[in-house]
Amino acid sequence: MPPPKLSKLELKIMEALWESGPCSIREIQERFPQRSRPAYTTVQTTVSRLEAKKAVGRVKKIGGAHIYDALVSRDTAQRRLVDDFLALFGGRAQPIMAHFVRAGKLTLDDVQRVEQHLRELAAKAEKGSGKP
Amino acid sequence: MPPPKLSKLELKIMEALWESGPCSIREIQERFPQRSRPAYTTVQTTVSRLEAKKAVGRVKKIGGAHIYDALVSRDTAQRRLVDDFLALFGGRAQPIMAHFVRAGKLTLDDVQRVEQHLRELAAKAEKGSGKP
DNA sequence: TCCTTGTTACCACATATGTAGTAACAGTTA
DNA sequence: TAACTGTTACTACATATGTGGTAACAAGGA
Repeated sequence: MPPPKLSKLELKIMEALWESGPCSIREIQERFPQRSRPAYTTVQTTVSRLEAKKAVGRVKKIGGAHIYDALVSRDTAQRRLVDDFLALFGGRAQPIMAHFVRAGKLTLDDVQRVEQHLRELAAKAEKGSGKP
Repeated sequence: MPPPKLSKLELKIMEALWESGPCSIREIQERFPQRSRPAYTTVQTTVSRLEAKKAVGRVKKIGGAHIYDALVSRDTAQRRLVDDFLALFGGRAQPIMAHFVRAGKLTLDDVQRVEQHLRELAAKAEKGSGKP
């Protein structure tokens, strides 16, 4: 049961559920900016597909409407996305970072935060692997 | 003429051209590891699609075979990939980095290299915007 | 209870992609 | 030149995805 592969539209729908918690189809639909709001049935179809993938589930029924909720966390879904993406680059993140920089998506601040995080992990690992 | 969107298989084929330069269909096919080598015609079909996307072009003909070459650079293609991917994360690279770290794909060394790069860019920008 | 309205269930369809078969043809070689 | 062999040019087909229509149904109000 590895996290399912989600398409772009599916991700947007998951995003709605991650942000707002359990929702009906209509609620999900209405979370799309009016500009690019898919038809009610489009959301319906896509949610059904997410259901088939076990990415969402029906948690209850209010009136005649089913209420859905995410079954996979944002973190889990993103992990899958990132792993697949990394595979496209032969598993090496370095070139990807370079593109982030080029695109101005990484500030010195961002990088330093990551660096700090890495140092902490290293320290923790050090302690964990204590050589008695 | 924004860089075309390339699929996974299309990317693998581009990779062959980027690495080896002009190739015939057969040469491209033989660059796939025997394990996962698509049929000759599969490569053929995919190259035709790449041609339609203007991602590759015929540069000459040797014997009866056409020789193809990449029309978009690896850098350009990757840029498109990265941009699309970033969009999935709302354009924010930070959460992606976090996943890279979790996946053990970013070492302290990698990060420091990026940091260094950023500092250099900053310095250059400083000089460029010299206030006379 | 009957009608109105929102939902659900299904169906349909176009595009992208991975995958591959087949017929026809061009080059090479005996 | 006639047979062989490798290529091309087309076609086919399954799956994933985006997109949306339609019919039937259920819940609540008049």
